[in-house]
Amino acid sequence: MDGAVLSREFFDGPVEEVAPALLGHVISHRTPEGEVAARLTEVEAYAGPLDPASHAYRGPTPRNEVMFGPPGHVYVYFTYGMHFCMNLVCGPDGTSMAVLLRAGEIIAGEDVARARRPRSTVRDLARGPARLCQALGVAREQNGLDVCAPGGAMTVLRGEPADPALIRNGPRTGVNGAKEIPWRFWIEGDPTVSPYRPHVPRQRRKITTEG
DNA sequence: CTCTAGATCCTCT
DNA sequence: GAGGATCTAGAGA
Repeated sequence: MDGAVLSREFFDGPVEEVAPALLGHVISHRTPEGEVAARLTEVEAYAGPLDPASHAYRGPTPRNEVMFGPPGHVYVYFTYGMHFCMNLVCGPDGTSMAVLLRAGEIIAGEDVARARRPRSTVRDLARGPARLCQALGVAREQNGLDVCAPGGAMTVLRGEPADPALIRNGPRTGVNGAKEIPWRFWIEGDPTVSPYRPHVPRQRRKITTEG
């Protein structure tokens, strides 16, 4: 990596075009523990108000307000009571499109990432959206960070763009609505792409005590 | 590899 | 109150 940061214009476009274009580029996060960088191998696009699967579908809330701001910022959210996931906001200020970063290959700071995920194999360090956040040390405090500022704590660096012939797309993972929108993009054959798991609503541990 | 289940709390209705 | 853009461990094949 030579430290070239992707421009804000890169993110200021239709999310379904920005998402596959991100494959092969590098997300990097610097903390006091060190810097960790991951080459993106799998992403998902979310289209805002038109997309029932998007957090922005029902309009702005305190949680999703970053999605409605300018492109090139990070939207971090907390889910399942214990995990964080990160998105890169796309499209003009006022729209609410974003790309969920689902998986990557750790290419720098592997020692720091392994310290954060001691039970993980190297392959699994960032193989999944919550794993990626954990490996990079991303949590609530990083919500809203600008990734287009050279020298910033979190940046997206220009890498080797994925070979277009190897880019695949299919249904998004873990979502209930809009399954027909095939906006999960990944690099075919890359071992760090996460396994596809269809969504199954969790059963709440027994509701009725019957009587 | 597959399947099952538990963890755990924030957010919006 | 219900359920979630998930992960891990354990059992079985």
